[in-house]
Amino acid sequence: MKLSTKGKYGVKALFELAMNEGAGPISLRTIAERQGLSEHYLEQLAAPLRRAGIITAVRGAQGGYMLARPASQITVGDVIRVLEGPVGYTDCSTEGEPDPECASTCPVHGVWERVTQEIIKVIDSITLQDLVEQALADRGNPMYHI
Amino acid sequence: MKLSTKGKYGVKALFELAMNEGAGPISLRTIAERQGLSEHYLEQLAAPLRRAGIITAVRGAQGGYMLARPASQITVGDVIRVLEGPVGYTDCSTEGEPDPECASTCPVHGVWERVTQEIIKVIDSITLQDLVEQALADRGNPMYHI
DNA sequence: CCCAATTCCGAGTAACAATATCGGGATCGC
DNA sequence: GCGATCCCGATATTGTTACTCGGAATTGGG
Repeated sequence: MKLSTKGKYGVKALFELAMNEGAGPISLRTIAERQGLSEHYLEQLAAPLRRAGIITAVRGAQGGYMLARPASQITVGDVIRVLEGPVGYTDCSTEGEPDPECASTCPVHGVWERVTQEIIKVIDSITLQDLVEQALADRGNPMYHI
Repeated sequence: MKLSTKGKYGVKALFELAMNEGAGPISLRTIAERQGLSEHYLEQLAAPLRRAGIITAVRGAQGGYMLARPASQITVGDVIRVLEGPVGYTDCSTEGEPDPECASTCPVHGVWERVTQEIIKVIDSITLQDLVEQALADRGNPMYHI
């Protein structure tokens, strides 16, 4: 029912890369420190993201990762799919992997499909660029509670 | 990220009760047979649903369960919340249990909140009555694929 | 009044996933 | 060459999932 840390950390990490777009590679150590995550764990997330062509790696000292394409062309959904697999509210209503029997016999299946579609709509509509712009706007316009 | 069997089976079971609304109690054995579920496992789902006042039990022979209120007044969301806990796409964006630190510091938090709201919108808008009507409509109007 | 059907209750469990941690090898700028 | 970094695979711990099992309490029908 809930997103695991893979998806959450992955998007946070890529947001960090998007914030530093064009400024050369950023090391996992830097990302881990800035976002408060485990460096070794981030390695596990970086590998599939690199293989999926979302980020590129620069090895060696002063190396790190960069976005493989502009932040405006990477959606939150792209990242989640790589790290969590196909999106779906249930495993019988997962995009690209429909369960034909469930779809034709289960009277509730339509509900799960509708929820899945709404989830997809949101995560596919938000790019890393959007997150950066929102963060910059918030930074200039902070909310002071109480 | 995905609904567990608890929520899925629970809604299927309650759909079965809704289909037989007003026809006296239905036993778990009957539900299990009709929906192809484990009877013992359904017991575990029935207990919290009863305690939450969604279904009522009739003990003894010829006993079973009935909806505690009309099917038109029970939403899919009601059932899911009882069986899976508060709704949320992440544990930091779960309804009624906001993570204040995450909400104010995480640049991605707004995305999770938006997804959570969309999920809630769908599951709270569909009642058991809707499912029954849809099932009856489908039954009179079956889709023949191929 | 007895019996079978049923709800009710709590424990146990096997398999799997989540969330890391660890060690070491490959690569590269300085 | 050296230290920073990516890269890869193994391991560990913990929690969750999806059940299973055994038996007690309750009640309508014969």
